[in-house]
Amino acid sequence: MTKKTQQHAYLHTYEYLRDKILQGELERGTKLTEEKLAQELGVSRTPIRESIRRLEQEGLIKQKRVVNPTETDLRNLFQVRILLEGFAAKSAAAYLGEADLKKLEECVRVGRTGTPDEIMKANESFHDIIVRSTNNPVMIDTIERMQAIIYLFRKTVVYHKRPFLIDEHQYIYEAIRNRKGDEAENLMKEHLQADLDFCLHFLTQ
Amino acid sequence: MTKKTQQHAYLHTYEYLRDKILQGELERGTKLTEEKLAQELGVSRTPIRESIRRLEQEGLIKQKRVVNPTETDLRNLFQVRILLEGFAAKSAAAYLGEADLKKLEECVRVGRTGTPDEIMKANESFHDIIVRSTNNPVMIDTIERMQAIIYLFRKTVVYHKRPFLIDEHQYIYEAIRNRKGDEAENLMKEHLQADLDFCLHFLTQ
DNA sequence: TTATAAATTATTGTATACAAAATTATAGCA
DNA sequence: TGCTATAATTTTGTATACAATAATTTATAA
Repeated sequence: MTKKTQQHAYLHTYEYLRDKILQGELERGTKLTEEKLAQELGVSRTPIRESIRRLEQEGLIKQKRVVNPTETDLRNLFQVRILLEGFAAKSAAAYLGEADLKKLEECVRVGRTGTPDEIMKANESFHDIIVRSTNNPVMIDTIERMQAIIYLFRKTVVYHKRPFLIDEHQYIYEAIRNRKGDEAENLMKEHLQADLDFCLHFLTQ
Repeated sequence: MTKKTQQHAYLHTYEYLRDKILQGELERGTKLTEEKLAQELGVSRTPIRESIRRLEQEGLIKQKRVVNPTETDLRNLFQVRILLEGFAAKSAAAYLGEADLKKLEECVRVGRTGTPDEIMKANESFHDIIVRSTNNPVMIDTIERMQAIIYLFRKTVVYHKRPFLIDEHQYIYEAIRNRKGDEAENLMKEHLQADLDFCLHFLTQ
């Protein structure tokens, strides 16, 4: 029963580690050693190595340590993110179908009325729907990869609810719904800039 | 003498494979098997696996095969590339110092007068200098990663010299030199769009 | 002949052992 | 005490063996 798949253990260990990092259970800066993780997860070093290499490529591990982004790192990430998600918002205004528009609206609604957990998921969905509207896997992958690092700060940001966040989502939604591409792009850029400033506030304290 | 470092063999094998792929010696679509490569390079499978995983992350290998980008893949790559390098050009117009401006000028000069090999290097440098002017490692990495795949087409593109390529470089250089950010950005975008169209022409033939 | 099933082979994923490096601790000395 | 140098330990990188899966071939029946 408890015997897991055995084969493809690296997938299991990868997800386990990734989760632990993103949930903040593995604190930023923690040093990871293959042998310990292998024992902890009841596998050999081989799949652990593979998982670590992946997480390194993803930027969540740097030099055997859980990444600990500096202020500059965050600024750099957001500079790219703002560029790409800004484009995505314009794209959404041009191409998003009624079904997705409804979903966006629902995300805004839940963002106002849901439980903290629901709010978090809804807000992630909001961005996800817009990003996917580009229908461009390169764009989507690039953004998702950056998100992983940004999400290291998720807990702090969610805990200290950022003001106006949902209002901004609402305005972006309306611009997209009304097919105002440039407006959607600008609103998205301002929105992400505000997110960055909020993140930085907690990083430097 | 011939005995290589032994340790860190994966670095050696990674570079070897990457080179072979980018030089077109390993044709697109070729299936790679760990054992064969290991024997060919005189190492065990371990470092080979590591190299392959890296190349997979980089997008040069997909499902054990040398990647074979479709027209859509190329369009998607360039959509992101145009966005980022357009930004980089604007950034260059704002921040590039005299030393780098001189280097850009030199790239244009060599692009007109050099040997094919020199021309290729100069044209790569031209973009590289501009991208690095952002001083943003996230941006630089993202672009470089995409370049790797685009460079699969390097040979064809260089062989059939694309007309006006150097002229376009010249105009971009002048806009940057004159600190015309928006003009530099637009010229760069048009330039890359022309590159894409040229690539597509040879892909679909 | 064509399609399906069985068997053979090839290839990958994991575990383990050992060697090289890097890290840490210890000892000796100014 | 503070410093360097050496020894002990930890950790990583590589090689190899084996098991599980995937791919291919062969054999058999319709």
